[in-house]
Amino acid sequence: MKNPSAKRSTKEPVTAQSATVTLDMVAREAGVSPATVSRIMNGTAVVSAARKEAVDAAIAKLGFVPNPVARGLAGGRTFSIGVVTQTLDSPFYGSALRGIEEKLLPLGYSPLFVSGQWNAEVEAKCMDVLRSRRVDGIIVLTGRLTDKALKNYAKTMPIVVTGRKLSAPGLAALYCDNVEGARLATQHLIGLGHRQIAFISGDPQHPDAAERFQGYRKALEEARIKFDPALVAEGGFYEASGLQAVGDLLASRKRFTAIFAANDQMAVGAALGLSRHSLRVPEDVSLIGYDDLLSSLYSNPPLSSVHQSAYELGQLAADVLLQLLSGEKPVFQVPAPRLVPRESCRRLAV
Amino acid sequence: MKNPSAKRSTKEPVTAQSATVTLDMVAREAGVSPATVSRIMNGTAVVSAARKEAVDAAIAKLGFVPNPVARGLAGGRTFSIGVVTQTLDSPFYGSALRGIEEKLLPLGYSPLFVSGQWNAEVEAKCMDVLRSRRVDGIIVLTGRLTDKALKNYAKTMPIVVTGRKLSAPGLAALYCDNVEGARLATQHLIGLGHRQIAFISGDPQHPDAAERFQGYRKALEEARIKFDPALVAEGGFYEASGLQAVGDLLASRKRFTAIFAANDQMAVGAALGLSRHSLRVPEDVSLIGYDDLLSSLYSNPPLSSVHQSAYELGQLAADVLLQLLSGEKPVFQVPAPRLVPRESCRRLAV
DNA sequence: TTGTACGCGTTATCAC
DNA sequence: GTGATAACGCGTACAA
Repeated sequence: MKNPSAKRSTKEPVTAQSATVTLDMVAREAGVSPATVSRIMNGTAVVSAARKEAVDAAIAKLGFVPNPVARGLAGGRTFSIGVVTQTLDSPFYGSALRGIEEKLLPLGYSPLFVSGQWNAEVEAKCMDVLRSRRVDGIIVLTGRLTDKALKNYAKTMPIVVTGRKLSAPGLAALYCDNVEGARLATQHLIGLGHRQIAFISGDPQHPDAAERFQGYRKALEEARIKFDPALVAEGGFYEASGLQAVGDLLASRKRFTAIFAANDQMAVGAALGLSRHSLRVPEDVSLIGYDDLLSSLYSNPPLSSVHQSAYELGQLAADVLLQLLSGEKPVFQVPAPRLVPRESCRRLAV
Repeated sequence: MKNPSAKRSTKEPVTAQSATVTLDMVAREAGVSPATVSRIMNGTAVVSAARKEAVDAAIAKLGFVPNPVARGLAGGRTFSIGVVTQTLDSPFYGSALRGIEEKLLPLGYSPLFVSGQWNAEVEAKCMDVLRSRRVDGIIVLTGRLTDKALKNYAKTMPIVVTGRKLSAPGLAALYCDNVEGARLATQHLIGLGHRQIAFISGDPQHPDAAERFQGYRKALEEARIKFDPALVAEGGFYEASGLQAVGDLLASRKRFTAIFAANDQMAVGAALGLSRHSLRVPEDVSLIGYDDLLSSLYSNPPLSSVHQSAYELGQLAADVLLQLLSGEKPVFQVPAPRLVPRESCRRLAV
């Protein structure tokens, strides 16, 4: 009886609104119709100030939180956004997920993360799950789906995809310029006097891999350095493959003074491989990666890399999807890749 | 006309069931009532073989996929599981998320990941979001919520929490023995002849940090080595803090021959710090971490660590929650931490 | 065994 | 402006 307005709370647990309070209850409490409550919650129509006040009070008092599930059924939108990533434990995509979550949550949207495992079939299943969950839109981080499939999905709901050049109604593609990034990295090595530059490629199935290879060749060409196929080793974007690739390179007895690995994870593997052969970075071999993972800053020596912020990319993707959702024609600009020179590269001694 | 049974597919897009197919439609197609279809989908009751066949055929033909949203509203369960992690881009928790997803997806459950940012308030909000989304249960990865709060939540729905000792109805706690793990690490160094062993602690707010510190002291005690507070530096579980801590340690001019960092990320930072001071690992200083991140295998030199598989932990958490959901009393066993000696530690020269 | 009818919590479409 | 009323897609008592 301490507080007359709180008589309902007597038997309720410490944390309020534990028993589900519905929109109907709010309506009754405020003495209006459910429709009016809904209108106020969504700003769908103008309501008299008096009623609005009463409803707001009732909402506060009861601690009403609308049920997204029911909202989904009734309104056709679930306020949830599907996000197809490839693995949940990737240092690169992890940041993207964080960026996405940060943008979405404050706006009442929940991201629904699923991972495609770099496998087109699994990815297709992911899309199905998301569709069955009635997400309002989907963000696809790169992935292996065909452009055509993606366009098809876009007919049903807004889609944002990263790492591609693509355009279709209801579809926005956030292309990251891998060619340019790789060119930058290679050019950096060339600028330091290197001429024999090995390249550890990524998984050949991966679109990024091909582009980064292109960038490598482009830089060589610009510097009039003849491309030598013996200097490229195939990797798979993971640490182990970088280690392996260095082994292959060394075994071929082809001379090189620098290595450009198509991502940081492989570069780290490569660094270990070099050290296994008593080769020091950067004294004996300069090394540069791609992605600028947080951990690269702390590798030994700190790894030079190409920065393409996954975090910002994630934020941007979320933003663009939100624009798409609100029916706007999305305008956006993917930040350009940026060279981050650190201690793993050094000028070639003459 | 190639396939007579596919005549409907003429005007449909390549990927079937793009237009939403409802249970009602299946019922009509099969010439039965919606209830019967529902019964067959859920195995709720026995139905005649004839009808079952007809319904199965209709389902296949139409490509019917039940709508989880509607299911949630009607049946009270959403087949989605909330997962509270701390950050989406943590190498350690990332593996746990992967383990959870792998267990849940095949059973028709979708994990709903939200991140608490190591902040009790944010985490509480996460719980609210999950509750409002009507998840069937929640997995909390460590986190900062009080045990009491957790028990309270458990009254509403099944909860599995990792990294705690705790017991309550509807609540299962997967405790990881950090004390033992840290003891193992320290003991390993002692066994190699080290007596001056520095300790880089984790974020003091973090429960794991305190326990690992305990384990460190316990091992010293067992070996009758006097604990020296001057040998412990405070870190924060991130690379940067490891770097910083080594600086502090070195600045104190206190002699030490080995370092135990309370996690691998700090150990990597520490390694860089040592190298900045021209100290080699393991020739001058032995170094061991905790968590056994995948990347630790490829750090230079490969980092000794304590293995506590986040991946398995995630799988286990999902399993246990599933048990809870099915009303069973969960039985489980958290795998014990395991020492993983690698090249970053060496026997102290006499 | 099978079908009917209602409820889940909300939004949208009407009339008023 | 505001309030009934009908969906939304499915589960489930209840009746048959």
